[in-house]
Amino acid sequence: MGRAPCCDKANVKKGPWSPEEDSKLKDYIEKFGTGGNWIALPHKAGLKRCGKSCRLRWLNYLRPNIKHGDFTDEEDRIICSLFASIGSRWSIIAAQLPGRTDNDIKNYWNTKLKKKLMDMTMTSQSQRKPPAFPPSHQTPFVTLSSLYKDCPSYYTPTGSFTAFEPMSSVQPDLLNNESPTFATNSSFIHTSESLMSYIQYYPAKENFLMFGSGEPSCSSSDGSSSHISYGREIKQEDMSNFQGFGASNSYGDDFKFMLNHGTNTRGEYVSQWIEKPSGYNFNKDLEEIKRLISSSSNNGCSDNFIDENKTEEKVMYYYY
DNA sequence: AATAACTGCAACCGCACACCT
DNA sequence: CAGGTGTGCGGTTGCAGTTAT
Repeated sequence: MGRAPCCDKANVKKGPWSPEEDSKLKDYIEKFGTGGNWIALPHKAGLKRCGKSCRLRWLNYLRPNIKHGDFTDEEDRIICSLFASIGSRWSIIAAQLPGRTDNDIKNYWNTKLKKKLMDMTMTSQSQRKPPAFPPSHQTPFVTLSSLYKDCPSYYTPTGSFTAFEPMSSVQPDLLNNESPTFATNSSFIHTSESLMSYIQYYPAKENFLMFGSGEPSCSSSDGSSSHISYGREIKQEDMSNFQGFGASNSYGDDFKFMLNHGTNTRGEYVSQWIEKPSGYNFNKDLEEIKRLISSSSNNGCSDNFIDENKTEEKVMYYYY
């Protein structure tokens, strides 16, 4: 049985708000507040609207200090940085941009910023030089601590999951895709200068486990990552064909891999994220990952794209 | 000038979670 | 503890305005 609707759909008005409705809602909230009950509010305010609709109208349009209009470069940068690190958590991103609403940012991202980054990607791709791997130092645009400060209910100093989850929303669903669109869906991630560096390096500063050689490494910005432990390490022989790094949440049930394909024939650095679905069994599916990597470098978009001789693919993986 | 295609944005929908009883 | 309800969120839709043909 589905849940009851929040209001009587037949008796509520839908569609654009009239100036009269705006003024009724604004006046009521300024006088009496929301009363902590949006469902009852429209009736009290004399509006034939759903409570959710009133809430949305207030939060996105009527409440004081809402900023409309063009986004600044600084705002662009913050949005990109946060999107790269936490994904489409628009409300959290909005919390970092005073006066902007989550809806505003979401629309801006979907209609303009994403496109802008794509364009940047296309133009910069040919000029790109392969970065050192693993990276040594990289300063993030926004610190996780600021997120923790402003979003305590979502981020805690001991909860490491959030830094990784974001990537799922910007990655192709490779594990369920027979023919991953390697050069389209994910290209902006690994070729956009800012996003690339951010995704690739920033998490490593917090709870990201970076791999590539020798001992497992783990760092956090303040050295307080006591909750991180090393569990099941992939056998070295299993990793002989991969290079890259991965991350999981604190519960070990969500995993990301960055595959470092090396460079292609044009000397362009190529890498990609793939995601471990929940319930993933590493041992069983290691072959599947290899297959996907292989197929991703052989799909339509990558004809002559990857120089097989220069490509060294490894995934190193730690579970915690 | 007409209209098709595109773009931007406000609003809606449904889901998940928190809280209450 | 379970079920009901309200809230918040992200994804999607629909429409108005703009641009291209």
